[in-house]
Order: sequence, then structure tokens, then C-alpha cells
Amino acid sequence: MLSEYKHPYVTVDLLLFSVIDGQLAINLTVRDEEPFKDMYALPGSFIRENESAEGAVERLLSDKLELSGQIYTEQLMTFSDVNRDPRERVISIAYIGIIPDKAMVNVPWMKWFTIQSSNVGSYKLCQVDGDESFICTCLGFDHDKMLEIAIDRLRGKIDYTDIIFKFLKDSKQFTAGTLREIYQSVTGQEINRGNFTKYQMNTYMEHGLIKKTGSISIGRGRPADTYSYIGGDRLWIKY
Amino acid sequence: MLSEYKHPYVTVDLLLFSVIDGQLAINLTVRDEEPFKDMYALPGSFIRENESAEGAVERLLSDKLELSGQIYTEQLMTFSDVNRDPRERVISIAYIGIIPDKAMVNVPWMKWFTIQSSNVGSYKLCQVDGDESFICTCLGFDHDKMLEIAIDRLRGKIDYTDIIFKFLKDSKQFTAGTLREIYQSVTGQEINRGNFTKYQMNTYMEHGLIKKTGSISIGRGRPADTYSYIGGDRLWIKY
DNA sequence: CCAAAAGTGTTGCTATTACACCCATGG
DNA sequence: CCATGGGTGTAATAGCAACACTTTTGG
Repeated sequence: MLSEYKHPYVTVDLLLFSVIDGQLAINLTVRDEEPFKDMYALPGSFIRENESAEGAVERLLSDKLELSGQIYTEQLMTFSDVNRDPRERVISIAYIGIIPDKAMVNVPWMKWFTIQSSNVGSYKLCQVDGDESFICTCLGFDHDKMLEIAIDRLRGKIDYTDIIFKFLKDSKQFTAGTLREIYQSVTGQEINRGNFTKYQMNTYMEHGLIKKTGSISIGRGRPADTYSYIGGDRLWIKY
Repeated sequence: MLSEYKHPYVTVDLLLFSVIDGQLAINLTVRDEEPFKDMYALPGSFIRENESAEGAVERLLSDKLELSGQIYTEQLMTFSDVNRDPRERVISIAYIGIIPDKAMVNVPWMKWFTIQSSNVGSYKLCQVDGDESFICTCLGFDHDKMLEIAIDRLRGKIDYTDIIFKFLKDSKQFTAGTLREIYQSVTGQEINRGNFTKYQMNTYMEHGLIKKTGSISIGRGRPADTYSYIGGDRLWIKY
């Protein structure tokens, strides 16, 4: 015995993001039991004896979300308020996850909600593909707070890391326009098209994150240069 | 019972920083029992049933470090590798703390070590006031990793938050030179004196973090304008 | 009077922004 | 042939870094 105190439960909670129709979106599940029954909340799981928090997140991704393959995740922060779960003392380690396509989550109990920045510090969640398209203003537990912090983190990191590329459906073949749409969806603000193509794409290239493929993409309007993400795991720190 | 799995121990570990003689320094304690007996490690404590992680950190500060009053702390991240403690399964939530003066810690079991950036990703720790002034290259548990991450965090945040002011011995009366010394100690690189006074101090003022007191500080050379920190709790996000 | 420490000004460079112009395609 | 989307150029501006010069004190 290292300490005489009762051990808390420890869980991981996952904030899985994607971009849907030009808007940042989060994947939620409706709670089917108390507490917070019938409210939406983040998917989560208890950490088992023989796994790390990262391991629990991986298991959560494959078991509850039925997502296979490599999914980008990073730790957000840990929430430990004594009464954050009304039943028992539960400490939760929150993780951010990013997937490029909402269709990758293919289980009926998970729903996508687009995130609209309304007032400062609060968001409107609007269900995607919902027959009802209802608006959700409040999540179970302290998941509202987690969401706020996670969005701040995403917005902060999009300028000096390579997380933007985790949203790409095809990271080996994409255009500046595609990347710009993601950028705008995450930050919630418009960025000049010409400048993005010239400077942002150029900076990515200078840092060895992407390269031009040489081929072009066809569609409406002038064909666009396509790029390929080659930037392994390393971060890109500006300057 | 919410889950059938054995609960892990949960602790907080504290990375308490200060600036000593123009160098970033960290407060460590020598371990008096296994594992890692006689090695240096971060001070830590188990989280009790009725307290949050923040509460445990406060208790750690007052009980083990005998620090009273308001100390700046922030969560770093959580470490959950299954075997990070060889005895039992222990998850640790690491916190960063900052105090302005090494003399505030006044217990014999805590020692200060200045941090010298040597190669990339590794640091040399050199004991302060040590009769021996020995060099420590390795800490117990995964505390080396925690230290690395914490230093990165400090260096990253010093440019766009107000943590620099937490190092000030007297936040109501300080000079640009004092602040510049802290800046250089934390980042480990020199910054031009004139520019710091002109631009950095000006930017702090424009963001309402500090104001000129009107009085001047005397000493060798031309008296310096003094400033006062007025920036409450809020962060300062550049631009 | 001189060294030390501090405030302030100048200059050039770089990054960012806004905007304009032209290009290549599909319908 | 024209709307649409994409590449590229230009000019103005803002920020940053290096450096020089001046100011005010203590010894």
C-alpha cells in the first residue's frame, strides 16, 4: 500500500473533431443512463490496469467508435474536480482526436455536431444529418468546459503545428483551396485566398511538411496545383 | 461499481521553477526510499478522496514545501505509462509552479538546481548552494521527461502569456532590466536590451498588463523607470 | 570625468495584408 | 464566352532586429 486513501476512478474522454461542410464538428453520444440521461456527452472509457491512457483512447476508438487504423490523438488536459461525476469520484484525462471524414464513424450511437462560435466562450452545437437538426447548448458532466478548452487548443495550434493536415481526406493529394477551407473552418475566420496560396503553402513547403506533386486537380475553374503531405510526426514550430 | 477494474493510484507531481542568478532553476528532493533511492526527483503527493488535483498541489506546496500564500501553478500534463512506477500502477498529473525567490522554500529536503541547456533535448542540472555543486543528469521515475516538457512549455508561453511576471520578486515595482533578465534566463537566449525596453515593455503596457509607476529605481548607472504589474489573472494573447 | 546602466532614435529587413490582374477550365 | 476558381504580382503597412546615440547616476 502506497497510500491509505481510496483510489479514484480514472477515465479517458475523447473530443473527436472533423470538418463537415466548412465547419468544425464534434462527435458526441447520447447518454442512455443516469447521470445526465438523454443528454449528449463525450465518449469515454475507464482505464484498465494494464493500459496507459493512450491505450485506453485507442481501445475507445476501436471499440466504441469502430475506427480502425492510425487516428491522430493528443492529450488535452485532466479534469479532477471532486464532484464532476455525481456518482463516484472520477478523474478524467481528456484527449483530442482528429479524423478527416465524418463517414469514418459508422455507429448509430455517435452523432456529429457542427460548432458555431456565437458569443465569446460559448458555442452552438447543431446536429448534422439530424432529421431534427436540433441545437444543443449543454453537455453532460464538465464536457462543455472540455469542449471550450479543446477548441482553443485547436485554434492555437493550427498556426504552428501540423494538425491541419490531420483533417485532410487525402493527405497525398490536396489543393491549397482544400487546406484553406479547413483552416477557415477551424479558426472560424476567413483568410485571403491569394495570400494563403502564396505564403502559407510556401511556408509549409519551406519547413518540409508538404511538396508539390506536379499534377493538377480538375474541376470547376482553373485546375489547381496539388500537394502531398510528407511531414512525418514532427512538429512545425514557426520561425 | 462503475467499472470492474482495479483503480490506479493517482498522484500530482510538482515542477517548481524559479530564476537563480540569471538561470532557470528547479526544486528537487532526494528520494529516501526505493525505488530510485538516493536519486533526485520531483516532489509529489497522492490525491485524496475529497480534493481535486489542484487541491493536492496546494497541500503539497504548504505541507512538503512549507510555502504559504498564493503560488502560481498550472497543469502540465498527465503521465500514465503502466510501468512508470515499478511498485504499483500510478498515474501522475504534473503541475508547473513558479516562485520569485528560491529563499521561499526553506526546508532542508528540497534543493535547487539550475538548468543549463546543453544538447538538444537534454539538460544539465547543477545544484545551487551545494557544497559539492554536482551535476545531475538523471531523475527518478519519468521526471526527466516531465522536466523537458515543462521547460518547453515555459519557453513557449513566455511570449504570449503573463507567466514572466510570476518570477518577479516585487511585481509592484520592477524595471525593464529585471524583466529582461528573467526573459533571458527562461528562454536561454539573449535579447537586445534597447528593443526589450522599447517594444516588449510597450506591448505589455498596451495590453494592460503593466503600467509605469512614475518613480525610478536607483543604483549603478542611470536610474530606471519602474513598472507595476496590474494584469489580474487573464492571459495575454499576442495580437 | 568615466564607467555603467538606461532611455530613445534610425535604419533596414521581413512578414503581413489588401487588392488587383491574369489564367485555365467547365458548362 | 463567361462565370468560376486558381496562380501570381504589387504596394502599403506593421513588426522586428541591429545598432548608435544620448541621458543620468555612482565612484
